[in-house]
Amino acid sequence: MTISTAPIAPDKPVLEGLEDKWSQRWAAEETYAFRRPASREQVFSIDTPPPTVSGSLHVGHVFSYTHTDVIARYKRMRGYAVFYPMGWDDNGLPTERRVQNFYGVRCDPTLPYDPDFVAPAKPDPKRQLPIARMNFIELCQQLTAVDEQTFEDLWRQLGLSVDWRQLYSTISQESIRISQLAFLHNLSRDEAYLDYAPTMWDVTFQTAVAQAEIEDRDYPGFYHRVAFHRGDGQPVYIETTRPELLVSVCALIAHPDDPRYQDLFGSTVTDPLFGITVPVLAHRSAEMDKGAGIAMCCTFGDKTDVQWWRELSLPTRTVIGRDGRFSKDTPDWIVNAERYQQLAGKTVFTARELVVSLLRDSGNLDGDPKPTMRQVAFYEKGDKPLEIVASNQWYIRNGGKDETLRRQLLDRGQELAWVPAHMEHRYEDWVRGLNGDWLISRQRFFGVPFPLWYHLDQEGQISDQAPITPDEDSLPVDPMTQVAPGFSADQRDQPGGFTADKDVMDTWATSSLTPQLACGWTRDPQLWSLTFPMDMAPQAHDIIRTWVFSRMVRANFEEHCLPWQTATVSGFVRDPDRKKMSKSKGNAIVPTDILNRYGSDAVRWRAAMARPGTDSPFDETQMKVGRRLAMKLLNASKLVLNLPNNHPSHWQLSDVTVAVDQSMLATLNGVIDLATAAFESYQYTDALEATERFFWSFCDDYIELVKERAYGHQLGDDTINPGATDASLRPEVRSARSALGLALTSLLRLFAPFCPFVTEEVWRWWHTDSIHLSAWPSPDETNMEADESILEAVSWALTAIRGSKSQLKLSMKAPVESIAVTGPSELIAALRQAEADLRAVGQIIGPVIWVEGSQPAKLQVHLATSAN
RNA sequence: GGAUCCAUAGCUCAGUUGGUAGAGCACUUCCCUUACAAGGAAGGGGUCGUCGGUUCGAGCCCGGCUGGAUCCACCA
Repeated sequence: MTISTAPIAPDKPVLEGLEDKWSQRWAAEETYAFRRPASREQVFSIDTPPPTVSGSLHVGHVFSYTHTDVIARYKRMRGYAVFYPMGWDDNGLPTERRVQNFYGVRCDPTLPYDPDFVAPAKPDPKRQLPIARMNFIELCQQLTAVDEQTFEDLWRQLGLSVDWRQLYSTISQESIRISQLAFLHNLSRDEAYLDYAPTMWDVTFQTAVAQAEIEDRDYPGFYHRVAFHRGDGQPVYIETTRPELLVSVCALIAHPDDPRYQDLFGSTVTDPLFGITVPVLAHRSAEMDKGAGIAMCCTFGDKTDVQWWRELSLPTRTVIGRDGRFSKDTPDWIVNAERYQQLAGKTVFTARELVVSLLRDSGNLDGDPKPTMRQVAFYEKGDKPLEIVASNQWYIRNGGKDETLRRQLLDRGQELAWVPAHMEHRYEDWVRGLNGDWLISRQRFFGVPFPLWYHLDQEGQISDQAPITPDEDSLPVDPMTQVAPGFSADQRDQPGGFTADKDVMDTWATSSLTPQLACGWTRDPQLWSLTFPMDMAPQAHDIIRTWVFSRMVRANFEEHCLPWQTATVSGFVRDPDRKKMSKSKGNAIVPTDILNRYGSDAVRWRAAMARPGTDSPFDETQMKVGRRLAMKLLNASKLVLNLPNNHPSHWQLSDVTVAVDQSMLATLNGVIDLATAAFESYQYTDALEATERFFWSFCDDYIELVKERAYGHQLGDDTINPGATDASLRPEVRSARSALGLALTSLLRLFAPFCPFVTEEVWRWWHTDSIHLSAWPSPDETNMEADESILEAVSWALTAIRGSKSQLKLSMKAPVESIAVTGPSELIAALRQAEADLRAVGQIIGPVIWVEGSQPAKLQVHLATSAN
């Protein structure tokens, strides 16, 4: 056998620089490239969440993406061709908002395209520069490209094993094509439809928003007691928090059984300011004990108004425009036009103040307004309350109005494997609680255009005919610049001609198709058949109602199946006060800082300690623990590899002949089984804990115990002499070296999914190929029929000896005169097999006395007096 | 108002089918030891939120309560 005299490990191994070194090598060697195997069974495919590039990544992202990567690396080592794409969600409103703030511009679709346009070097905070739609879109593309590079750099530093060749972005031409194609399919099957209906409307962004994007916030307001008047002049008091909506009043409504209003039903009353005469109607959802018991119904103040409007067939009296201001023209139902003109063009807030003072001056406000705190609907990214506006919008059916479909989607939720299992409740709650279909149209610019045109009638009005759709092969289309089939360009927006649908789809309408985008739907049939339905859908738990659900809706319509087999859910990283981290609160931790300080392996270790679905508070001291593990891996590896004249090619399972060495390998095999089982059920934390527990005991007890033997010192062996051959080593030495080496080889691979950098560094000290492409350790490699309790007994004895020395405040090197061990015969038998090692590590110079007995195990240490 | 999760050492969390309470961090003491000072060894520390039930036996099973997190509904 050839002897390598050069040490394999460097003298002072360090963690610094490993991220750069290995991320570059992995890129160059295409370590994580997806290579198409013959069959679907050999593939593990992951529907990676595409991060929103307009935001910034915080530690929460780093944690949850690590959770996915750990699984991906495990599956890769199990021999799967791992399909692990990355996507950028750069489409939609968040990007528009970022571009507006970054460059100080806003999109004005009426302006012509300026090919020479250059973005202002410095944004004017007071005045946004209006620019053309295409100029605006170009800026969106420019800025997202920069942001995406930053994101990619971070993911590479973190060591995500994604295949960067599978990168997609939600605003790419291909994403637009797929979004439009899926939409046209939905349209042709009547799963998508256009409806004129009241929708939640954000006045800042001037767009409709979907139910899933709405959140309730506390919002202060006042109850105003306002007098309407009967025909005989008698007042009827209502209470309202929105007095400005008096201009939109359609009816007063009370409960049919309310005795106070029986004589009013069927009569009419007049509002105190504008001369609007409205009927008094009965409806069972009016509550007698709320406010005055009689409510004014306006179009629209809240969802109850919408219900009354629909069920009582009330007129639509919209006054607030899409910009959140009162319309300039006096609506035709208003009698007192002069008074209305005081409100025209005003914002809701200003109008409210004005109406209140008008009411007060006219004596129609009873008492002072009473302050109240209410829950008001907001767009999650907005900061003004949503208005309800009736408008034409596109919807995709989601079971919110259809029990059969709802049932179908609930069944899909049960069919899906959830990790952790209880997350399925959140899905069910959401689907059960849906009260309308999914609104996908947005009155915005940077997004997927609806691939639609409409016929214009002879008056130039949009006709009721079905929309004009493009040929599927012509996708993607931009209906604003491309001409509807069967028309010529000069017929655009002309009577008898056509007009484009000017809306874009919401981001979710595209991201609901990430399995289709990533897996090559209608583009690459071979890839599609190899990767879809996908295996794993990772995400954080805030996104169950949106992304998880919407992908299930789309796959259900398009493929009649689940988009993936398993959904894994990560918890949040919270700040030390347990608050959710968010950029707006200013409590988000910037990940690059922490990665640079502790190293990626350390941060990944901490991430993997957070179990699926569990939130964890951010605690920087935990990062040190991960770093210590990484350092320990370096140093323990160095010890094993740099034993004099040791070389991995010498390590033979058949050489492991000493009982304690066999016991250690048998214990390790149990750990491998446990870690493997844990990974199979996505419980990466359990795998890590089992591995780590073994590893620390391996270092603290086993290595300490056999170190002297492995060096050959204790046996007076000549192994340290240069020129000694492997065959000349005593069997006890070879046993220790082989056991150490084989255990190290397995341990490195057990840690590889968690700490990819340090394990790769060590692995490559003597391998040419990546550890991440090596096989996951199997107990077969270290197959050992041995008694695990020997190692356990030896660890116990070691701890006892060290304890005695520590109690007497002695060095661990202090010599021991003798020890006496009392205990059951099995324990004694186990320990006797490791007596020589125990003597060496404990510096026992005198006799070891064994006493078999039934009493509890005890170890007495008699220290040499000269030790003091 | 409905739902889900949670309450175990100062902190963060484990605790399998019920059988004498565990780990890491922090703390105390000791050790500059030939892999490791961003180290090592040893040690102290808990009425398992609360009340009741089942059981020979409950951190674990059942019910009530309190406190917390999250989601949904309601909000004239």
